[in-house]
Amino acid sequence: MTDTKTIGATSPAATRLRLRHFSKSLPMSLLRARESVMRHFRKSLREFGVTEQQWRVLRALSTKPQMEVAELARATFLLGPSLSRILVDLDQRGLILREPDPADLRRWMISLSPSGTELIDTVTPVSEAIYREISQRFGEDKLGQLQDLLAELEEAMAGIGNGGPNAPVD
Amino acid sequence: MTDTKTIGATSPAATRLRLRHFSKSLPMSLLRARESVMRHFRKSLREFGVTEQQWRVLRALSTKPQMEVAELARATFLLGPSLSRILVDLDQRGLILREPDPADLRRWMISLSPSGTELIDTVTPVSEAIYREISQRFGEDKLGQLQDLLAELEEAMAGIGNGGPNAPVD
DNA sequence: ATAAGAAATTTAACATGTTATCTAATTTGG
DNA sequence: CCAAATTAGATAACATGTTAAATTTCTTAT
Repeated sequence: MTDTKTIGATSPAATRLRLRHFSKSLPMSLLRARESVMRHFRKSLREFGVTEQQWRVLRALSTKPQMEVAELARATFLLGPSLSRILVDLDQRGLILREPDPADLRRWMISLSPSGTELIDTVTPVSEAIYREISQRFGEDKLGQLQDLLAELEEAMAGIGNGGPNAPVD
Repeated sequence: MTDTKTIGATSPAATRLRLRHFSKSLPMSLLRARESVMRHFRKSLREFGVTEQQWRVLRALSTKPQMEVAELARATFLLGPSLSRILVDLDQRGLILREPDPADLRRWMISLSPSGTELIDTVTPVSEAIYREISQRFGEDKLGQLQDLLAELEEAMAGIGNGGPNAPVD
């Protein structure tokens, strides 16, 4: 009932007008778009007992016989500490193998274990189906355009500051 | 020296070929693009003692005299628990005010405090400058295209499953 | 009016993001 | 050959993401 409109005048209108429309900022748009897509994947991954990040690791490993930790970090876009924890977990669950590199004892060679491979084979078809539906609903052409723009954006951003934590992947 | 080619045949080549090129998956592209942009903002935000998410909250608050928590969650795309913690922190630092809604004691009305407004006024010009440089380097036209595609993607995704945690914001 | 149900927010618990620091192993310069 | 600088990876510490459960308050049907 009581109209509270007269209070809350702490920040002047001038300040507000300077602000770009919030939900239209680029980082927010990217975040929301990603979430709208990931929501569909996360649900199915959860049923298989893997998180999004764990799946990224397993999937990256499925493209090569074995990888170093640093290589894996670049490929999955995970930071060292996150990856380190994830590798411990995946190792304990028997989904990966960690062998020391005899040439350099600081390095580990990571590879999929048989059961890790089995998991990949089980989950992949489901993931692909989801991806196909997304691609179909959004449109293959638009998807291509979007991918191109995102790559160009990344490239443009790389030029501004320095390299950053995770260097270009491909 | 023993040729290990015969082992490790758990996952046939067929499995590997089924996998889409990893770094080209849509979620990864979106994640990397966002990171490439956020890297520049995070650095400057840090100097002002606010995290990316805290800044999202303050910035959202700067667009209205006061907001409810749920409204703020939608606007900032933060989940309840994260927002709840952030509000406690911002309150303790005196950057926001929390007044109970007399009409419904479950609700809080959140607003910027004077010092919160002051912080906004200090940081905003810096943020805007960064945004301008990004926009200029990437190209205004491409930025517009990208924003459009991202919005369309979100819309398309909303149609697949259910609503999800954070409903459409605008 | 009152108990069951719904709603807004918080708390809890665990995983990841992020930065800084640490350890162990390797490389390099003298 | 040895000490300093580098490098790969792991740990630490704190903030957020994510889901589930708890709390408090409101709403509604009886």
